[in-house]
Amino acid sequence: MERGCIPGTEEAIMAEDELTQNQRKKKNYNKMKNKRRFSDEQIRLLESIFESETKLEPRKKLQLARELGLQPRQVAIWFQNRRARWKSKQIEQDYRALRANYDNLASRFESLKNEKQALMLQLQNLSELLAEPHEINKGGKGVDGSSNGGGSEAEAEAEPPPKPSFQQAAGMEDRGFLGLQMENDRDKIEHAGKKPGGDLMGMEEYGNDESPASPEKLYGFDSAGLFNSQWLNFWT
DNA sequence: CGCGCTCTACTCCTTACCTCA
DNA sequence: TCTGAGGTAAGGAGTAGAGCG
Repeated sequence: MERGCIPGTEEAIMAEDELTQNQRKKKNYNKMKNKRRFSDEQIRLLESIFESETKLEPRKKLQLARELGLQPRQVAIWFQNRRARWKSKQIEQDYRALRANYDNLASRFESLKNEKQALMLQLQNLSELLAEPHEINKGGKGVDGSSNGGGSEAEAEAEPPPKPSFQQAAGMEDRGFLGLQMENDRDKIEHAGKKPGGDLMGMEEYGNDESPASPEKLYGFDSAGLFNSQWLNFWT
Protein backbone atom coordinates (compact mmCIF):
# COMPACT_ATOMS: atom_id res chain seq x y z
CA MET A 1 0.00 0.00 0.00
CA GLU A 2 1.38 3.37 -0.97
CA ARG A 3 -0.29 5.44 1.68
CA GLY A 4 2.89 7.36 2.19
CA CYS A 5 2.11 9.30 -0.97
CA ILE A 6 -1.52 10.20 -0.76
CA PRO A 7 -2.82 11.75 -4.00
CA GLY A 8 -4.50 15.10 -3.66
CA THR A 9 -2.48 16.19 -0.64
CA GLU A 10 0.50 18.45 -0.30
CA GLU A 11 2.52 15.87 -2.15
CA ALA A 12 0.42 16.61 -5.18
CA ILE A 13 1.58 20.16 -4.92
CA MET A 14 5.09 18.87 -5.07
CA ALA A 15 4.22 17.20 -8.38
CA GLU A 16 4.96 13.79 -7.00
CA ASP A 17 1.74 12.49 -8.44
CA GLU A 18 3.41 12.50 -11.83
CA LEU A 19 5.69 9.71 -10.72
CA THR A 20 4.87 6.11 -11.39
CA GLN A 21 4.55 3.79 -8.46
CA ASN A 22 7.94 2.26 -9.18
CA GLN A 23 9.54 5.67 -9.42
CA ARG A 24 8.02 6.59 -6.09
CA LYS A 25 9.27 3.39 -4.51
CA LYS A 26 12.74 4.11 -5.83
CA LYS A 27 12.53 7.66 -4.58
CA ASN A 28 11.41 6.49 -1.15
CA TYR A 29 14.26 4.04 -1.06
CA ASN A 30 16.73 6.77 -1.94
CA LYS A 31 15.14 9.03 0.66
CA MET A 32 15.66 6.34 3.27
CA LYS A 33 19.22 5.89 2.14
CA ASN A 34 19.81 9.61 2.41
CA LYS A 35 17.95 10.01 5.66
CA ARG A 36 19.35 12.93 7.56
CA ARG A 37 18.35 14.32 10.89
CA PHE A 38 16.77 17.72 10.83
CA SER A 39 19.03 20.60 11.69
CA ASP A 40 19.10 22.08 15.17
CA GLU A 41 17.39 25.17 13.87
CA GLN A 42 14.62 23.11 12.28
CA ILE A 43 14.14 21.12 15.48
CA ARG A 44 14.13 24.26 17.56
CA LEU A 45 11.33 25.82 15.53
CA LEU A 46 9.36 22.57 15.36
CA GLU A 47 9.66 22.14 19.13
CA SER A 48 8.60 25.69 19.86
CA ILE A 49 5.48 25.23 17.76
CA PHE A 50 4.76 21.84 19.25
CA GLU A 51 4.79 23.45 22.68
CA SER A 52 1.85 25.64 21.78
CA GLU A 53 -0.03 23.18 19.55
CA THR A 54 0.52 19.46 19.27
CA LYS A 55 -1.53 19.23 16.08
CA LEU A 56 -1.04 21.39 13.05
CA GLU A 57 -3.68 22.89 10.82
CA PRO A 58 -3.02 22.09 7.15
CA ARG A 59 -2.40 25.74 6.32
CA LYS A 60 0.06 26.13 9.13
CA LYS A 61 1.77 22.92 8.16
CA LEU A 62 2.35 24.20 4.63
CA GLN A 63 3.63 27.50 5.96
CA LEU A 64 5.95 25.80 8.43
CA ALA A 65 7.23 23.43 5.75
CA ARG A 66 8.09 26.39 3.54
CA GLU A 67 9.84 28.14 6.41
CA LEU A 68 11.89 25.07 7.23
CA GLY A 69 12.58 24.01 3.68
CA LEU A 70 10.94 20.65 4.29
CA GLN A 71 8.16 18.68 2.61
CA PRO A 72 4.80 19.23 4.32
CA ARG A 73 4.67 15.49 4.82
CA GLN A 74 7.97 15.64 6.69
CA VAL A 75 6.48 18.22 9.02
CA ALA A 76 3.38 16.08 9.50
CA ILE A 77 5.47 13.02 10.25
CA TRP A 78 7.67 14.95 12.65
CA PHE A 79 4.55 16.02 14.56
CA GLN A 80 3.21 12.47 14.57
CA ASN A 81 6.47 11.10 15.94
CA ARG A 82 6.72 13.94 18.42
CA ARG A 83 3.22 13.20 19.72
CA ALA A 84 4.18 9.54 20.10
CA ARG A 85 7.31 10.49 22.06
CA TRP A 86 5.32 12.88 24.21
CA LYS A 87 2.74 10.21 24.89
CA SER A 88 5.28 7.61 25.96
CA LYS A 89 6.95 10.15 28.25
CA GLN A 90 3.54 10.96 29.67
CA ILE A 91 2.86 7.29 30.31
CA GLU A 92 6.18 7.04 32.13
CA GLN A 93 5.31 10.07 34.27
CA ASP A 94 1.86 8.72 35.04
CA TYR A 95 3.37 5.41 36.04
CA ARG A 96 5.75 7.13 38.44
CA ALA A 97 2.90 9.14 39.94
CA LEU A 98 0.75 6.05 40.40
CA ARG A 99 3.66 4.18 41.89
CA ALA A 100 4.28 6.97 44.41
CA ASN A 101 0.61 7.00 45.33
CA TYR A 102 0.57 3.28 45.75
CA ASP A 103 3.65 3.35 47.98
CA ASN A 104 2.08 6.09 50.03
CA LEU A 105 -1.14 4.14 50.52
CA ALA A 106 0.73 0.95 51.26
CA SER A 107 2.74 2.54 54.06
CA ARG A 108 -0.40 4.21 55.41
CA PHE A 109 -2.12 0.87 55.38
CA GLU A 110 0.75 -0.69 57.30
CA SER A 111 0.60 1.96 60.01
CA LEU A 112 -3.18 1.61 60.28
CA LYS A 113 -2.76 -2.12 60.62
CA ASN A 114 -0.31 -1.62 63.46
CA GLU A 115 -2.61 0.88 65.09
CA LYS A 116 -5.44 -1.58 64.87
CA GLN A 117 -3.27 -4.28 66.39
CA ALA A 118 -2.50 -2.02 69.35
CA LEU A 119 -6.17 -1.17 69.84
CA MET A 120 -7.16 -4.81 69.71
CA LEU A 121 -4.59 -5.55 72.39
CA GLN A 122 -5.97 -2.73 74.49
CA LEU A 123 -9.51 -4.04 74.09
CA GLN A 124 -8.41 -7.50 75.08
CA ASN A 125 -6.79 -6.22 78.28
CA LEU A 126 -9.85 -4.22 79.18
CA SER A 127 -12.23 -7.10 78.59
CA GLU A 128 -10.09 -9.26 80.84
CA LEU A 129 -10.37 -6.62 83.55
CA LEU A 130 -14.12 -6.47 83.12
CA ALA A 131 -14.38 -10.24 83.39
CA GLU A 132 -13.61 -9.92 87.13
CA PRO A 133 -16.17 -7.33 88.30
CA HIS A 134 -16.55 -8.48 91.95
CA GLU A 135 -12.96 -8.01 92.87
CA ILE A 136 -13.06 -4.51 91.44
CA ASN A 137 -16.30 -3.68 93.32
CA LYS A 138 -15.00 -5.13 96.53
CA GLY A 139 -11.97 -2.91 96.33
CA GLY A 140 -14.29 0.05 95.77
CA LYS A 141 -12.35 1.08 92.65
CA GLY A 142 -13.49 1.63 89.11
CA VAL A 143 -11.84 0.44 86.02
CA ASP A 144 -9.54 3.43 86.03
CA GLY A 145 -8.68 2.83 89.67
CA SER A 146 -10.75 5.73 91.00
CA SER A 147 -13.41 5.31 93.64
CA ASN A 148 -16.91 4.73 92.31
CA GLY A 149 -18.10 7.40 94.75
CA GLY A 150 -21.35 7.28 96.73
CA GLY A 151 -23.83 4.45 96.83
CA SER A 152 -24.22 2.09 99.73
CA GLU A 153 -23.29 -1.56 99.72
CA ALA A 154 -26.97 -2.34 99.71
CA GLU A 155 -27.39 -0.44 96.50
CA ALA A 156 -24.50 -2.31 95.00
CA GLU A 157 -26.02 -5.64 95.92
CA ALA A 158 -29.54 -4.80 94.90
CA GLU A 159 -28.91 -4.59 91.14
CA PRO A 160 -25.62 -4.70 89.38
CA PRO A 161 -25.07 -1.67 87.20
CA PRO A 162 -25.33 -2.20 83.43
CA LYS A 163 -22.07 -3.51 81.99
CA PRO A 164 -20.29 -0.75 80.17
CA SER A 165 -19.42 -1.33 76.57
CA PHE A 166 -15.78 -1.97 75.70
CA GLN A 167 -15.51 1.44 74.18
CA GLN A 168 -16.97 3.14 77.22
CA ALA A 169 -14.65 1.18 79.45
CA ALA A 170 -11.76 2.32 77.38
CA GLY A 171 -12.86 5.91 77.74
CA MET A 172 -14.41 6.22 74.30
CA GLU A 173 -17.96 7.16 73.46
CA ASP A 174 -19.65 4.39 71.55
CA ARG A 175 -18.79 5.66 68.12
CA GLY A 176 -17.16 8.89 69.02
CA PHE A 177 -13.54 8.00 69.59
CA LEU A 178 -12.95 5.42 66.94
CA GLY A 179 -15.32 7.11 64.61
CA LEU A 180 -13.50 10.41 64.82
CA GLN A 181 -10.17 8.70 64.67
CA MET A 182 -11.15 6.93 61.52
CA GLU A 183 -12.66 10.01 59.98
CA ASN A 184 -9.34 11.74 60.54
CA ASP A 185 -7.49 8.81 59.08
CA ARG A 186 -9.78 8.83 56.12
CA ASP A 187 -9.06 12.49 55.53
CA LYS A 188 -5.37 11.83 55.73
CA ILE A 189 -5.64 9.01 53.26
CA GLU A 190 -7.66 11.09 50.87
CA HIS A 191 -5.21 13.94 51.08
CA ALA A 192 -2.24 11.65 50.75
CA GLY A 193 -3.72 10.33 47.53
CA LYS A 194 -4.00 13.77 46.01
CA LYS A 195 -1.31 15.62 44.22
CA PRO A 196 -1.53 19.39 44.07
CA GLY A 197 -2.68 20.32 40.64
CA GLY A 198 -3.41 16.70 39.85
CA ASP A 199 -1.83 14.67 37.10
CA LEU A 200 -3.20 13.31 33.89
CA MET A 201 -4.29 10.04 35.35
CA GLY A 202 -6.36 12.00 37.86
CA MET A 203 -5.55 10.33 41.14
CA GLU A 204 -7.97 12.72 42.80
CA GLU A 205 -10.78 10.71 41.34
CA TYR A 206 -9.95 7.95 43.80
CA GLY A 207 -11.10 10.28 46.55
CA ASN A 208 -14.52 10.30 44.97
CA ASP A 209 -17.01 8.19 46.89
CA GLU A 210 -18.49 6.99 43.63
CA SER A 211 -15.15 5.57 42.63
CA PRO A 212 -14.60 1.84 42.83
CA ALA A 213 -11.44 2.65 44.74
CA SER A 214 -13.05 4.98 47.26
CA PRO A 215 -11.60 4.71 50.76
CA GLU A 216 -14.76 3.08 52.07
CA LYS A 217 -14.47 0.32 49.53
CA LEU A 218 -10.73 0.18 49.77
CA TYR A 219 -10.70 -0.13 53.53
CA GLY A 220 -13.84 -2.14 53.93
CA PHE A 221 -15.90 0.15 56.14
CA ASP A 222 -18.78 2.45 55.42
CA SER A 223 -18.97 5.98 56.73
CA ALA A 224 -22.48 5.39 58.17
CA GLY A 225 -21.28 2.80 60.63
CA LEU A 226 -17.66 3.46 61.24
CA PHE A 227 -17.31 1.24 64.25
CA ASN A 228 -18.52 -2.13 63.22
CA SER A 229 -17.30 -5.66 62.98
CA GLN A 230 -16.22 -5.05 59.42
CA TRP A 231 -13.62 -2.60 60.65
CA LEU A 232 -12.55 -4.79 63.55
CA ASN A 233 -12.14 -7.79 61.34
CA PHE A 234 -10.62 -5.92 58.48
CA TRP A 235 -7.72 -7.83 56.98
CA THR A 236 -6.68 -9.74 60.06
C1' DC B 1 -32.63 9.76 6.11
C1' DG B 2 -29.66 5.87 5.59
C1' DC B 3 -26.06 3.64 2.97
C1' DG B 4 -21.86 2.81 0.62
C1' DC B 5 -17.85 4.80 -1.30
C1' DT B 6 -13.75 7.82 -1.40
C1' DC B 7 -10.52 10.84 0.57
C1' DT B 8 -7.78 12.52 4.23
C1' DA B 9 -5.44 12.49 8.43
C1' DC B 10 -4.69 10.21 12.34
C1' DT B 11 -2.62 6.30 15.61
C1' DC B 12 0.13 2.46 16.25
C1' DC B 13 3.72 -0.51 15.05
C1' DT B 14 7.74 -1.36 12.48
C1' DT B 15 11.82 -0.54 9.67
C1' DA B 16 16.09 1.42 8.49
C1' DC B 17 19.48 4.65 9.21
C1' DC B 18 22.47 7.49 12.21
C1' DT B 19 25.07 8.55 16.31
C1' DC B 20 27.63 7.62 20.18
C1' DA B 21 29.72 5.24 24.00
C1' DT C 1 37.61 -0.35 13.70
C1' DC C 2 33.75 -2.89 15.36
C1' DT C 3 29.51 -3.26 17.84
C1' DG C 4 25.29 -2.77 20.29
C1' DA C 5 21.88 0.44 22.13
C1' DG C 6 19.10 4.29 21.65
C1' DG C 7 17.09 8.04 18.90
C1' DT C 8 14.49 9.28 15.01
C1' DA C 9 12.60 9.89 10.09
C1' DA C 10 9.69 7.47 7.48
C1' DG C 11 6.76 3.32 5.72
C1' DG C 12 2.65 0.60 6.16
C1' DA C 13 -1.74 -1.16 8.15
C1' DG C 14 -5.84 -0.04 10.26
C1' DT C 15 -9.37 3.32 11.34
C1' DA C 16 -12.39 7.46 12.16
C1' DG C 17 -14.70 11.27 10.25
C1' DA C 18 -16.26 14.25 6.56
C1' DG C 19 -18.15 14.84 2.01
C1' DC C 20 -20.71 13.17 -1.81
C1' DG C 21 -23.79 10.59 -4.96
